Amino acid sequence: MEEIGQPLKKESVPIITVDVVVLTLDQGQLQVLLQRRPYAPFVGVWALPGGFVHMDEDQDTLAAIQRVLRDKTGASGLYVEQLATYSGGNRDPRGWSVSVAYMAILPKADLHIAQSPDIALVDTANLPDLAFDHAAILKDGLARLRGKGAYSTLPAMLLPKEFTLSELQAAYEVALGEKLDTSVFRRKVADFEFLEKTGENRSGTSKRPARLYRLKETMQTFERTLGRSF
Amino acid sequence: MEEIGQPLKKESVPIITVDVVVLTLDQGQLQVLLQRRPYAPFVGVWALPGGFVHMDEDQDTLAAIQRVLRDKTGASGLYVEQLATYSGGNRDPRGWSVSVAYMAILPKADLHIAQSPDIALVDTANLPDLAFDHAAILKDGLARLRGKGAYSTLPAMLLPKEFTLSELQAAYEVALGEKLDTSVFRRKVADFEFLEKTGENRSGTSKRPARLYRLKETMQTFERTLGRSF
DNA sequence: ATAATAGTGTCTGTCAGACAATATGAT
DNA sequence: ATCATATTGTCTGACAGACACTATTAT
Repeated sequence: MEEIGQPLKKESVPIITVDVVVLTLDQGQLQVLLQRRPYAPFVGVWALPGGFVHMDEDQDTLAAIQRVLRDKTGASGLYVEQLATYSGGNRDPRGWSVSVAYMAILPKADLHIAQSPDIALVDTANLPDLAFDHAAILKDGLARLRGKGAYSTLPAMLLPKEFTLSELQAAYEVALGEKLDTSVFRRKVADFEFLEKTGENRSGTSKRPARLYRLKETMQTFERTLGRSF
Repeated sequence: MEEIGQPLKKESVPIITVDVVVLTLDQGQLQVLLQRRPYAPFVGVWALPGGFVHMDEDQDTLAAIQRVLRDKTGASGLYVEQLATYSGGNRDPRGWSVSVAYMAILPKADLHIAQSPDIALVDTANLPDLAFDHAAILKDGLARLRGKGAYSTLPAMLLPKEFTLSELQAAYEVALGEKLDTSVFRRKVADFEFLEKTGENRSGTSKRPARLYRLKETMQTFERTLGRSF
């Protein structure tokens, strides 16, 4: 606030972007949506989806990230939460920048991505180098899923609206990075009362058909953990 | 300071600020540092301490908030953590704005605030109306202290470097907003092994002198809770 | 019959909360 | 003697984890 009225130097106009860690489940693996940067800086390098905030169009940064998601994946109405904000003069060669990072968790079927070698779902266990500080942002996103996932329905957002208990347990195991005991898991699921039966069964598969469930509410947190306690 | 970026259109230059929820303990009450706004907008209204990011001077928003804290309270090297980012076209009448909000937790003795009717520690139980969306930011800060305080040493940051177990329990009770059983609290404190005796006693007071303790590390989280479990 | 799914039961250990009891030590 | 501080112990209930066991049902 000291430099009132001074002419603007290049550094005095901040770059404001939003970036998003899009997580989903495919083939039993936790995957993240990445795209190759089409422009400098870091042209051709993998990066999190993101973009500039359009101040004339976006009501706030949440609206901006929803626009980005709509444009890049065709998906809207997704579960999105803010992660953190990354800033400074060194993270983007173009100048002083601020990136408000979000995390989106969704079933793979909701993702309609262009058939292109420049956008892809990548296994989080086998990540390429990422542009800017996106590796740190992604790490924070995975930590959030792991931490909050233990006492919330966040991992269930990785699944389609209807799912079996086995699929739900697998989603928690992948999100939390640990195997769970089936009987303990099911006892807790029953106790916490966050599911309702659809009445349908999963047909076509092999032996006994699994009942289908859906979440009563989109996101819910618990006072105890669905994962391993400690 | 309204007319930053003369040659550009008002809407095309975002306002980037940092704001901080400074919490401390006084007279057994949780207090927050507020200041009356000296300029428009919201002139004269209480607000969280904050300021513009100086891109030529601040390495990032954390550095910016540390500068603000140094300028307004004389304190440095404090425990500070990022809360969340608040943005949009409607929160500041001057235009589209982004505020990266932080929380600082410190002992009252570390605060050296100017003797002035325009800056004060205010009891969080009895808050005035606040400028912008600062009421929401403060609410989020208090929620963070309450939530994270249960399984971390965050409430201990409200105290001077050396403190008694009774003072520590009182800090947790204020931070978490609930009474705790002394024997349970002390058993957990012993189990978690995050304190060390200074060897000194609190002298001068009334009856039996209390032993003084200090934290082994500045901030530490636990796998179980020091507060009430659920 | 098979095998994936679903659900029950039991045992053990850990922890939390409540509360009683006692010791300590300056004033 | 008082009284805040400090410490130990006991009891109960809740829950977690491990694992055995039974039931269901399409193929």
